[in-house]
Amino acid sequence: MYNRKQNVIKMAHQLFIEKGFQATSIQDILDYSGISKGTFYNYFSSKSELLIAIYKTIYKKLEKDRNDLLLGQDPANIEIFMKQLEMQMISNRKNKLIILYEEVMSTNDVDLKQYVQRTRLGSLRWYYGRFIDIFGEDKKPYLLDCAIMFQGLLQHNLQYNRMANKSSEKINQVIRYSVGRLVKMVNEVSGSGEQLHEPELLEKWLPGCQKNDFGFKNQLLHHSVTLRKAITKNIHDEGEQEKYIELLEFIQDELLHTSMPRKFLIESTLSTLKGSAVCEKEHRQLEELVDTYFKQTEERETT
Amino acid sequence: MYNRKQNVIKMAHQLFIEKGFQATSIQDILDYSGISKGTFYNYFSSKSELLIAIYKTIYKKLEKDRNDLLLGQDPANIEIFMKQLEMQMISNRKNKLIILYEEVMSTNDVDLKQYVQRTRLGSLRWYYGRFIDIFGEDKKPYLLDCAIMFQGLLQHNLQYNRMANKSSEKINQVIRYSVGRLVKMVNEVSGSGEQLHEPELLEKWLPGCQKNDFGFKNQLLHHSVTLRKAITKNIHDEGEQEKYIELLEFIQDELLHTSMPRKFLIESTLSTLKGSAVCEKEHRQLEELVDTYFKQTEERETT
DNA sequence: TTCAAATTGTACTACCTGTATAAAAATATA
DNA sequence: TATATTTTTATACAGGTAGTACAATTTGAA
Repeated sequence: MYNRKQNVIKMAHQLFIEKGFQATSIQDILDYSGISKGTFYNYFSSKSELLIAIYKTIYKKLEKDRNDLLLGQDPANIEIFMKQLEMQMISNRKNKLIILYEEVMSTNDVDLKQYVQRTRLGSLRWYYGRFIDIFGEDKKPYLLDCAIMFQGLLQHNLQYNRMANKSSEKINQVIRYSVGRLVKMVNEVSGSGEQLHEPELLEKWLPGCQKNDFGFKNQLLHHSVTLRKAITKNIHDEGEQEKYIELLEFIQDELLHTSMPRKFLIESTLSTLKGSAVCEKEHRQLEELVDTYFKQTEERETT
Repeated sequence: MYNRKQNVIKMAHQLFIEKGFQATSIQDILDYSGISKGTFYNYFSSKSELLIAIYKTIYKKLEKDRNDLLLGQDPANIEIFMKQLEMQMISNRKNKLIILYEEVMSTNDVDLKQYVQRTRLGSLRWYYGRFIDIFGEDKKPYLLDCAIMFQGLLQHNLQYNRMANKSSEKINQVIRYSVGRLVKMVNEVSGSGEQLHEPELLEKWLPGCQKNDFGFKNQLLHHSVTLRKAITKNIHDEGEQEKYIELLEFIQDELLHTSMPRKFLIESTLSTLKGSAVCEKEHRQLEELVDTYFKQTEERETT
């Protein structure tokens, strides 16, 4: 049962926030969520996999919220960027993500480590993309460096600010200060022409091809949101509705969060989705987007 | 036997570097260093305490090397600062300190966590002190902020640089680039007068009073080095020599690495040390330094 | 009602940390 | 050298964890 599993994820997350990942034993989770050991191992192959499931649910929401803030706004507007940052930092704090990250790096679990590493790189890529929006294409060669430094700078500022004002943190203030430094830094390095890392490295680290192309991601999210709205509006059978939305989410996930999206699966899912017969225009656009995506990927692979 | 214990520390460090802290069981350490369980628990009360012992030996060497680089040099010379950084980064890499740090944050061991936290703050304080040397007293209000940001910025630059050039890292280049950013940042924030954190926070976080005063630390180290030289030169009995050096090291350690140095202990040790009857001038200076230290501490405590 | 799938309880293996203790070995002392 | 003291060892033990196996039970859908 899907809800049951979801409930375990929720309960475990609570425990992890309270006691930490390592300190929470599987037995604790069993007691707290009221399931048996057998069921647990039916859901997850290990505690690590459960943690990944928690991460995924948090990130799904975070990415959605983050993109909602951008919806209909000028991507070059740095105030929007700061709002996005604040939203993410509050989410991180609430879910104690940073602490859970650090904990994870200790485990032996290779998959888990890799997952966290990819998430960090994903965050870096997001900064890089947004910096292009904000500072312009011509600054591109310096923007990976700036993303790297900004990530570190902001993290430290937040961490020590938290230590300084335990009760009343001023996340907003810290973000504004950090972004202030960032702006100067971008101007400075682009002015003097100093570069430490090639932005091409990002594609090497995160071989997701077009995923690095912000246009693709934005388009995908846009179509996805529109289709979802159409589905919830036009399909009244609840079961059907849920089914289509799940299909949509699967496509989105496969394209954005898999290193090698499976073409045949996506195409098959798309044709099933077509059966819903809603919002044909957006549907066609989505198909076209997927098409060009795979065309470009194939080109890339043969070179 | 001291050597035996030291050997265990060495062997365990090797294992931790190879397999990680968590992944190394106590049994592994016993097998690898050829001692029995009883002996292990005679030396250390837990694996965590062993790790702290490892940290301490590494840091003792690191601090010494770091101060040797400064010996007889102009503290305002930024090239020296970069040399110190490079030395530390190479040591960190060699000993895999960063990774071991991250691992530690996961354990339940409160003492261990606290120790690592204090070490990080110690590093921050060191940056702060050096920045005062380099950029001048008048920039003081902005230098804690800059230390915080520099710590994060440098760490991230190094981390991603390592990822980019797995085989041939360019630590020197990364440091030069990062310090370049730092210099501009200091000028910028001091020019615009933006401040995020009060430097006084450092004393709140690391209640070591004068330890934050670089003058004190430098003087102490200076006297210590001079006295040590005099002892090795003038005392020929090896046992005596070792005894006096141990006393000296105890005083240094108590003053620099304890949150509440014990006055009576230090004074007693000093008077024993006096018995060596070497280098009376430096001896008197050391006594005076300790005296003013405790006078200031008491003043501070009564306000 | 029937049947398959999910869930439970229980027992089990294998590993871990840390404690206890008597015997053996090394070291110091007389 | 002989004796006393400390250190080390081997071993067994208690109490905890992750994960497996499997028969018995419950659940949910046809």
